Amino acid sequence: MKRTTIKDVAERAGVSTAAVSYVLNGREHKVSGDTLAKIQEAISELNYIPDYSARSLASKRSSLIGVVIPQTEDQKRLLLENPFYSDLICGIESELRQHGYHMLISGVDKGQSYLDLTMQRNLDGAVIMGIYQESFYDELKKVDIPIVLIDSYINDDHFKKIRIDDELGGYLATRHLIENGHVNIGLVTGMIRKDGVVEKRYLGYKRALQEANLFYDHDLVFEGQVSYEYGLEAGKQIAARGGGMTAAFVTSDMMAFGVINGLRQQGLQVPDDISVIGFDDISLAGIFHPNLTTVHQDIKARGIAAAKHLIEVLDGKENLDQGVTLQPISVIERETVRRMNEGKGV
Amino acid sequence: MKRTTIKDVAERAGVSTAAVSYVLNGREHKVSGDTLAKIQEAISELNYIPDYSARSLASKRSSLIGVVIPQTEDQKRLLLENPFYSDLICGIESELRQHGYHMLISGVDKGQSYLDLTMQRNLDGAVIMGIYQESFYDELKKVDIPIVLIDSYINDDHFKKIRIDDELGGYLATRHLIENGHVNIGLVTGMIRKDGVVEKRYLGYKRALQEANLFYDHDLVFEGQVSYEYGLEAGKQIAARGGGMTAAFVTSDMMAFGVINGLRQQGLQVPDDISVIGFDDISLAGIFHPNLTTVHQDIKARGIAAAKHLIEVLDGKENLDQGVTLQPISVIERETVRRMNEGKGV
DNA sequence: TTGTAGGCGTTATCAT
DNA sequence: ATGATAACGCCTACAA
Repeated sequence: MKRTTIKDVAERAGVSTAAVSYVLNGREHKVSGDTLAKIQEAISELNYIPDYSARSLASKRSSLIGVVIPQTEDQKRLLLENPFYSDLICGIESELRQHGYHMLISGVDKGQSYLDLTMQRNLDGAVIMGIYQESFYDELKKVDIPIVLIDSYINDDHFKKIRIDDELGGYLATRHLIENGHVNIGLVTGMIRKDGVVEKRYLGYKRALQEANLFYDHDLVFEGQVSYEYGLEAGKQIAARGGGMTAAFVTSDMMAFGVINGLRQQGLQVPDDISVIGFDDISLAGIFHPNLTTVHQDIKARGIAAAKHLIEVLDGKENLDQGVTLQPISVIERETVRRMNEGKGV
Repeated sequence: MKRTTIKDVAERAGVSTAAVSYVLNGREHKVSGDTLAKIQEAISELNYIPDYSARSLASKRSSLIGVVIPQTEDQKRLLLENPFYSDLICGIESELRQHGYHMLISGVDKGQSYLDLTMQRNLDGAVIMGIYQESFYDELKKVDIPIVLIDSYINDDHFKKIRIDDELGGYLATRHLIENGHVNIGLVTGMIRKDGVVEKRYLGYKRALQEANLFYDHDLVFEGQVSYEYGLEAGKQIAARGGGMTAAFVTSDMMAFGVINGLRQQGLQVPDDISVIGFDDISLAGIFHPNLTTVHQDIKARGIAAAKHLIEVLDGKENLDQGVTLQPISVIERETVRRMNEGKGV
């Protein structure tokens, strides 16, 4: 069957397409109450559904927001298996849909620019998660749409950044360990890259140690992939090494699960033998056994904040704040950190 | 700056827009090698990026695939926090992107039809997860695009169904328990609705019991929401009730985690006091402690299969198989089922 | 093989 | 307040 168009509606209502277009786009005030009524009636009678492709072509607005998610190493799949990202997506989608926007999720292949997709689909805005090469951001700047960066320390006012104070997080986590009487504190972390989230957490770790006059021992830092698998590996290594390490700050919850399981595979229990504190507070943290003590951040709120920002800019309400929004964090005490300063030696 | 259009490319190459359009759409054979070369050169020199909105308007094809994900009870957020769905999405996206399609993820509000979005965006196809009212599917049939239903027992050749044999899964799970010497076997499950996934698993459970001449005791079935929270609740209830139940078949891994933790909160250990077998084999099953014995299905493969089917239909390769594709399942033995028939009473 | 031109459904400008 | 009508960028008969 043929599609019902704005023209059909106009005819049925006995008005021009322009009038219909007005009421469709919330400019009812440009139309008399009489015609408004007729148009609305025609719309519902004909069950008219606008064609966004045509709208986008004519207006350059698509009501589409692009969301970029990091990929697995092999560039094949989205890192959506990491609950961190799915939580973020949840927040974004819910906010967008309530405001009439849709969400186009994709990964972006290495070395490729996101410009293509942006142009192809006339994206109205984008949320970028993960960290990319500088050239990627340069490309992004060529297109004139609002963009929110999640977890990025890029210093560029072209983008809005929404993140947490990762250095503080690392500091709080480590201090929590210290306050519980730990002295030999290890670090399990992803690759420490300049200006990356991981580096900040690492710096926080060092600051806490320093503040407590503890020696920073490079042998206690395990640097690898941000994944459950590497955590497992690190856990085994820690167990194998033996020695005095009594606690570890692990820079992501998924890794922390790996560490705990790795230790367990080697016969060490958390927190009895070694304490562990994670980072992110993904929903599993309270499900995993033992419940993971970790640095909490409200992930879904990040997603919502990102979407809200885009919507505000697109609605013309906000055009200024292209700075950084920091979201609050805090240590959540659960079951994986043992208090050392009350008897019962290791 | 002004957008580079197909016209610009045509001028630059000294040919007509039709020729350019041909090579853009893989009909190079309609063009001489000479012009082809000129066109390709012009495209890359001008850095031409086609406008999908215009393309969609003119051709009625959008290269967009809609993916519908169930929502939370309050209709506010996607059920993406359930790893089952994020895994599925991973599979779908990876396959789609490799074939030049993009993915539009959304939930669909209760009572609302998906027709709107389909029309608005000129979707080329859709993947529907979850179970909806019949009217929802009726709506869907009005639009003439290929649609894949995940986990649906709808009997309608208008749709392609990709799922597993849930009845068999329930049977295998329960039989596994029986083979390990369990006799009083409980069931923790979502709401048992006619023709739903959950009902099939429930029927498999009953069949296994019957086959083993075991009594089906309705008091041993705990029916609630498919969620970690309800699992927790059920676990507590099971512990509180005491009695002879030595094992439970839980119809989803996330629920199983809840059951295990609920039992634990009441001082019961899995599998020492009670055995548990789950369903789905989400990636967490091997991370959770104790590692969850469960019915394995390759979730990512489902997503890929769904996407593959759509692509094939859209490419005109396949137009026939609108039946059901069943994917293999099997019991994965891990640590949550105890063998009863070798000493050591409960 | 190549080019012309009408049309896709909407927006928005410009008269009326 | 309302109505023609020219874009928007692309596809695709149809003609050459």
